[in-house]
Amino acid sequence: MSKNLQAVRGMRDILPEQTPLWQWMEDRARAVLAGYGYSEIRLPVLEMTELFERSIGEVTDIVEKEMYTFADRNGDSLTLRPEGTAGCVRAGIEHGLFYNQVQRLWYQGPMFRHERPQKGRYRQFHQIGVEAFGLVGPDVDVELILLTARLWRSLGLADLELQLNSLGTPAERTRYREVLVAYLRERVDRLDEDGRRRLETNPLRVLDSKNPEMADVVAGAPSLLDFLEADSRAHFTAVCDALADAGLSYTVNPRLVRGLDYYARTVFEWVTTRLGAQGTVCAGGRYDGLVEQLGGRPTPAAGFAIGLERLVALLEEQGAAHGHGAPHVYLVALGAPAERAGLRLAEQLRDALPGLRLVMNCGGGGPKAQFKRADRAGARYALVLGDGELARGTAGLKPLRETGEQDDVATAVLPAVLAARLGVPQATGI
RNA sequence: GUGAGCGUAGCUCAGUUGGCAGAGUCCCGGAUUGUGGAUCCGGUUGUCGUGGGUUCGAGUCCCAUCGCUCACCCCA
Repeated sequence: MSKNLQAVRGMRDILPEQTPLWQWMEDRARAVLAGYGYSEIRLPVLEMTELFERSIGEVTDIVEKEMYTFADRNGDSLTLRPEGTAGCVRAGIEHGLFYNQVQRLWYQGPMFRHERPQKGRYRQFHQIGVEAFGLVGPDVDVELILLTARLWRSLGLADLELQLNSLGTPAERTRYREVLVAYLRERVDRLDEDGRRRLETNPLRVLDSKNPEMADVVAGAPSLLDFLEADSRAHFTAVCDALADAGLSYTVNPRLVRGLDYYARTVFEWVTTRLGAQGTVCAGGRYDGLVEQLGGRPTPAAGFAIGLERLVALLEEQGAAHGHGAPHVYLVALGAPAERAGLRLAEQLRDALPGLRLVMNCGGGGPKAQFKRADRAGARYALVLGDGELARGTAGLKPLRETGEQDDVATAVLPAVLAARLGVPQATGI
């Protein structure tokens, strides 16, 4: 119970009990991504601080107060990545991946933000990020959304709600912002404290207020969608139509605003009500200006990120359970000679049966203790080696998960017997 | 950064107006000397988050502090 050593605040251990569910989820995601032709890219966790200042936006909460930033030994200012898009764009520019090319990329890994931890929000958290570069049209926006929908289906998640909005181009948004700010200033006496602060810092967020007393002000505010010009409007309509064609239901949420400055036009979120206050499981959108903003050639782009802790929490909440693959065989070795012979036999069996999961008893102990361990390990069979078996050149094979007697099996035919009983293939060749 | 709730065994938790630190579970052993699960019997495990105060006496009351959780905020 000593408090001397414990994990840093907001950083969690994922324990062996939980890793099967994570691995299953990651496997499903990999399969879906492969099905759409996306390739994995592996990126550093550490980047130059300037990268995030220039991409996420200098006046965002993330950059202003949530980054893990420190001086390297040579004086460079480095930052643990708070999100993945910036690093992905940096890598693409650096390696010429965007030069007249279409790139469909994904990555996975830890992100770091110094926020107050709560349910679904940690200081180290994990994302799967997916980015598509070089495609201007609404078709790729739709592809990304269909990809996420397929992943939810693959994971057995049914009740996520898709919310959709268009932020327009930066120019359209600027014009809207001016009108919105004027509207809000006229009603500043009806704004709460947060609303007044946001009026200065991020006026679009005023519309996101949860305060019911501001509901009428919010409801009467001009809508960003009315400020889209023909191109943006056509883009958004095309996205909506294609989603309808695909049979995906969605809600247009005019108040949906991203926290990162680089988004433009299509933005979307997958939301659940089952995870408390942090209900956004996946969010993304189009960010056509970012590559150029970071020094690359103008390159249209769109992408999204999935919060894996939240996804796992949702899977757990819906009762998804995944155990580790229990051992096929637990080798019970009684006495020093049997322990030595058992180690050799275990290696021979692993050679002969590549898919075999065999746990060798370690730490000695009597038969009672060893069988107890075999049972607790979840093994299907106990393989028993003692003086009698050694003398006969056999091993005892006892089923632990079904009724049946212990068989005395000659070690020479043990691989074939195990292969048949367990349904695992024998090694070929050699 | 703001607010609320909670810190007792590895885990889940009781603990009375202040009076010997508890249960279940887990683990170990035995009943059954080379055979697991079910049952029965026995056993190990504590800086009661930490520091101070009040008191003859504090897990319990007071103050401070640290941690965790949830919510605000923000966001995946």
